[in-house]
Amino acid sequence: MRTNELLPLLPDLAVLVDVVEAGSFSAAARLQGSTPSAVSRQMARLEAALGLTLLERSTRRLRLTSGGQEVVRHARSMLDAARAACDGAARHASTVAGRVRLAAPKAALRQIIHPQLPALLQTYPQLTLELQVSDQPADLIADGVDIALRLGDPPAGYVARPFMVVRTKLYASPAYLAEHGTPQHPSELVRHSCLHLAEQAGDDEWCAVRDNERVVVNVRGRYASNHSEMRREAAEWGMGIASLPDFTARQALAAGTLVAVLPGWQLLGRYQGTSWLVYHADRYRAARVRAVVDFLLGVATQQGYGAASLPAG
Amino acid sequence: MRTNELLPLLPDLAVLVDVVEAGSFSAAARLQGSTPSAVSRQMARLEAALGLTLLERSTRRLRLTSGGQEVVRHARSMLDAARAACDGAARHASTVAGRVRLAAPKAALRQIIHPQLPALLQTYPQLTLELQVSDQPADLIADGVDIALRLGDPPAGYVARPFMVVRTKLYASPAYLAEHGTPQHPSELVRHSCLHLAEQAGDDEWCAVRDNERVVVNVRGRYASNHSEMRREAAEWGMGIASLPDFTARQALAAGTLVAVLPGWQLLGRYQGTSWLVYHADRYRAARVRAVVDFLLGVATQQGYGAASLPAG
DNA sequence: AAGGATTTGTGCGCCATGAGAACAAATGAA
DNA sequence: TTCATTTGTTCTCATGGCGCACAAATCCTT
Repeated sequence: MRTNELLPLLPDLAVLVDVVEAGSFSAAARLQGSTPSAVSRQMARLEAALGLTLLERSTRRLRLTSGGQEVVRHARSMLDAARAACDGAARHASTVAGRVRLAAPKAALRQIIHPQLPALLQTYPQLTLELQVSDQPADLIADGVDIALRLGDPPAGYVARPFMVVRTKLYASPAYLAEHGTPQHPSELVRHSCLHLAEQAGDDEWCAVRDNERVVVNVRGRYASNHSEMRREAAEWGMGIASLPDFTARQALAAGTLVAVLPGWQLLGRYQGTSWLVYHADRYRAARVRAVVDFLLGVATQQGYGAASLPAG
Repeated sequence: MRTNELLPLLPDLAVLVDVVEAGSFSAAARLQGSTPSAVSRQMARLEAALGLTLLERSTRRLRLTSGGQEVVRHARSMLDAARAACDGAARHASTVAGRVRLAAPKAALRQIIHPQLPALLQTYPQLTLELQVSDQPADLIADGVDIALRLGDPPAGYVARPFMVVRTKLYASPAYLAEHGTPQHPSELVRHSCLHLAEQAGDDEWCAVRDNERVVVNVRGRYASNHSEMRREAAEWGMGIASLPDFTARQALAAGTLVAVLPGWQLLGRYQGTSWLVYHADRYRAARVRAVVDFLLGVATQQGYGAASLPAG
C-alpha cells in the first residue's frame, strides 16, 4: 500500500487502539475529548477502507473480530513507535547533548572562546564542541556549522546575536616607549617603528580616528604580519608599536607586557565593527545550540566586550 | 503524549519518511501525488509540533539533523507497523480461513447442512465450521454466531438471504398404504393412524390446504413426537401417516421407504414459510462468512429448494 | 561567468471534509 | 417497567489544509 493511501488511516488506527483499551466508543471519546459520533464514524471509515469488520458491536457490547485483533496488534506497535518518535524529539529538544560545531576567526577562537572551553564542557557534560578556524565567512549549511562568529553584516535568513564590538588599536611594550618616547598624536607615528598588517597594498597607511578627527599616516616598520598573535609578540619584544584588534591585546595589557598607545584613537580598516553569533533561523533550535550561544553571550557580557546592549541582527 | 495530541502528527511522520527516502520535498510530493508546497508545510508543521528541527535544508540540499535521524528511525517503525496492520486486514478480508459459527434448527442441520460439510471443508481447507443446534432464534451477537438459519420473519438490522421454502406434508410407507388403503381426501384421514407433532395442544388438529380449499381434520394415532426424524422412522416402520417438513422426507422418498400422501395438499402450522440465512449487517463481511453463505445458497439452488428467486429480506 | 532548471517557502482563496449537535433506536441494570 | 447510557445517523457549518501562483535561492551546464 502506497504511503498516501495509508496516510488518512493512521489517525483512525490510533483511535481503534483507544477504543479497544477504553472498551467503548463513548469511553474512548471521553478520553480523547471528542464525541461518540465522531469515534463511531472514524471506526466506520476505517472498516470501510480496510474492507474488514474490526469490531462487532451493539449498544453496550463491543468485541473485536479475529481480523480486528490482528489489526489492533499492529496498530499498537504503530502507536508505540509514534510515541517513541515524539519522546525522542522531546529529549533532543531539551537535552544539551551532542555535537555543536562552531566556526570563528582564529584570533577570536584562541583569545576568547578557547579559554572558556573547560567551563563550558563542565557545565554541559554531554556536550561535544568542535571548533573550526574559519577566517572566511562560513557557509553554515554546506559546512555543517551550527554557530558562526561573523564580523560585519550578518547574512540574511539567520539569527544573529551581537557578541562583541571589535576595534583596532595601538600597543607597545613599556621598554620600547621608555627608549623611544610615547607618541602624543598619530602624526608622530612616522618617527616610530610600526608593526602593521601587511596583508594587502595600503596596509601601511593607517587611518586613525578620534571623535570628529581623522588622520592618515604612512607608517614604516621592519616587521609586519597578518597574524595578530605574532605582531603582539613582536610588540612585547620591544620591536615597535603594533596595530591589534583590541580583544587580542587584553591579556598582555592585564599582564603589563603591553600598554595602550594613543588610547583615545582607533584605526579604521577591514577589522572593525560588530561580531555576531550567527545560527540557522529555525524556530525551535536544538537545546545544545541554544546553550552554547547563551553561554558565549554570557561570557561576552561578563568580560565586558560590550555588545549585550546592541540590538539583534 | 496523549493520543489525541499525537493523532494529527501521524500522517506527517509518515510523510517525513517519504521525504527522507525520496531525498527532497519535490520528489516526495511527486511520489505521493501532492505538491511541494504541501510537503513543505507538512514538514514545517511537524517541526513546530515537535519543537525540533528535523531537516536542515536549502534549495537543492537536504540533511537530517541528529534529532531528525532518531525521529525518522521511529517513524519508519510506525509506518511498517501500519502497513502490517493493513496487510493483515487485507489478508483477513480475502482469505477464507478461520472459524464460522452457524446456528440452525436440528432438522435442517442434519438433513441439509451436515451432509454438505465434506464438500465445504474440502473447498476451503483453512475453514473451521462450528454447527450449533438452535431451535430457538439465536442472538447472533451475544452467542458469537456468524450465520443463523431462521424460519419466518428475519430480524431487522441483519442481512437475510432466502434459503428455502418449508412446507409440512404427509408421508407413509408403501406397506402401510397397501394394507390400509391410500386416502384420496384429507377427510379420510380420520380412519387412519396419523403420527402428529404432539408439541402443544391442538397439534392433533390438522389444517390441510390446497389451492383455495381448506379442510380441518381431527386425527388420531398411537404415536406422536416433536422429533421429525423419529416420526419419519415410525412412518417408515409402517406405523401410520406422518406429518413432516418436506425437506426432512427427501432422502426417504428417494430411497422408496416413504411415499407422499395427498401430495397436492400441505398442512398449516408453526413450521412453514421461508427459511433465511441471516448474518450481521456489516458492509464488508469477512470472506469466510461470505464463502459459507454463498456455498449454502448454491446448495439450495442446486438441490432445488426453490428459494433463489425470492427477494432478499 | 551567466543563464536556466529546479528547488524550498509563502500568500491567498477556496472547498472538501470531518466534527458537533440533535435525535432515534437499542440495551442492560436497577 | 423505567431509566441511563450506548451506538449510529442526519444536517449544518466551520475550519484547516491544499492547490496555484510566484519569489528567492541554488546548483549545474554551457
